Amino acid sequence: MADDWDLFAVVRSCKSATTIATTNPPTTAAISTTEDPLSCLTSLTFIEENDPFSFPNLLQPRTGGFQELQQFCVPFIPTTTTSGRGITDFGVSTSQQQHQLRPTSTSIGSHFIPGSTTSGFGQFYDQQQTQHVQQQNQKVQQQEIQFPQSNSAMTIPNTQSQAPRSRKRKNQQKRMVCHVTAENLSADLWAWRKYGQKPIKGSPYPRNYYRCSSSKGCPARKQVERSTIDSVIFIVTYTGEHTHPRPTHRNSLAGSTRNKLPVIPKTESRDSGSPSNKTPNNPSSSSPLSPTTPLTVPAENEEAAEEPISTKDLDMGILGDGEDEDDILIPNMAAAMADDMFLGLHQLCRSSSSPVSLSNEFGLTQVSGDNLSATGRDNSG
DNA sequence: CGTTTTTGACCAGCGC
DNA sequence: GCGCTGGTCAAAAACG
Repeated sequence: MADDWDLFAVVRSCKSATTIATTNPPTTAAISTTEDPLSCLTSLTFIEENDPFSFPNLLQPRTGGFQELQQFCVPFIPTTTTSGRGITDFGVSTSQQQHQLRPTSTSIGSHFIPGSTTSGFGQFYDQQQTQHVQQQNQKVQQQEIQFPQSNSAMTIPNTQSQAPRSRKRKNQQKRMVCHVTAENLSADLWAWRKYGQKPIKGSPYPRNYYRCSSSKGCPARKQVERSTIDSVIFIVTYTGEHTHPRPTHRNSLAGSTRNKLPVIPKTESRDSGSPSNKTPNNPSSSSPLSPTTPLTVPAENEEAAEEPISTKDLDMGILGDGEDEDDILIPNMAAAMADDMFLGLHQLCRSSSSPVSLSNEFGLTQVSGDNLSATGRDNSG
């Protein structure tokens, strides 16, 4: 079950969540403020460093959005959520990197909390300084400039996936990394189809690969993996961009199948879990989540285990109104997501009563490279 | 029937 | 050049 964690949410892609892009620090920065009440909101990771076009940076008070957000949430955010939800710190841009980061140091934050952008920030640290993280990642990060969804324009040929089989190494791809909670995994508006799963070295959890199923030629891809630091957190990496407008409706069957499986018996035999388990560290075998459970367990199950929430519930929770937004074509997903998110916040704020849920909903995290700003830019722009 | 998930195999980039 | 690792393909199975 450790594996599927992602799916239900991912595939289902529902409503928004992630989106708070603001600006980018000169270097990749992840800030964590576990202590900050807002930390529950999420962790933001910024990828990309040394970006020639890097924005001012989060530290600078240009972000109205975050602040607003913070204000919204503050009242609802019990300090408990921070720890309760387990949003700890990590903040690395690339998933792998995160695995390497140790949760122990909540202080050093790698987390970026939306609300705290201006004040709450504890410390930015250069990814480059996070040595292990860097390795090849450095390169990658440097290129992580474009946000798949961030572009206001839907059509962007960029990235690699254009070729029949472009397997450009990650460092050559532009990507956006988001840290989201299980609940928010489903916050993605697009329809994703899983096309692969692989164990990642250094991480007990496998990484799932998704591609946009809304449009056949869509190069947009998504990788989802669970944070080793905080199993509650999922690291979602977007690569490529959607070459089509946001789907009016999700595919009828999208994610509706396996996700509901209560249990998968055969998994036992399959315990090998991930496909090319060439790596010695077989996630399934060593999976901290559940040694007995194979990786193939439906994500929903796992999620359910952790968070008894249905995608629908999520939708409702986040947007408050359920699917409305889907009916609208929104070229810019980021923007859409932002809207949704805020919408949800408002709703929550009004009716709400469950701060925790709020925090959960907000547990999303966001990151991005240059473009991340895209969201921010778009808004600001 | 159409779509998604699962998963072994293949391919390519990267480090040594 | 070799081995490792990550990313993708594609066939089979599963589900509504």
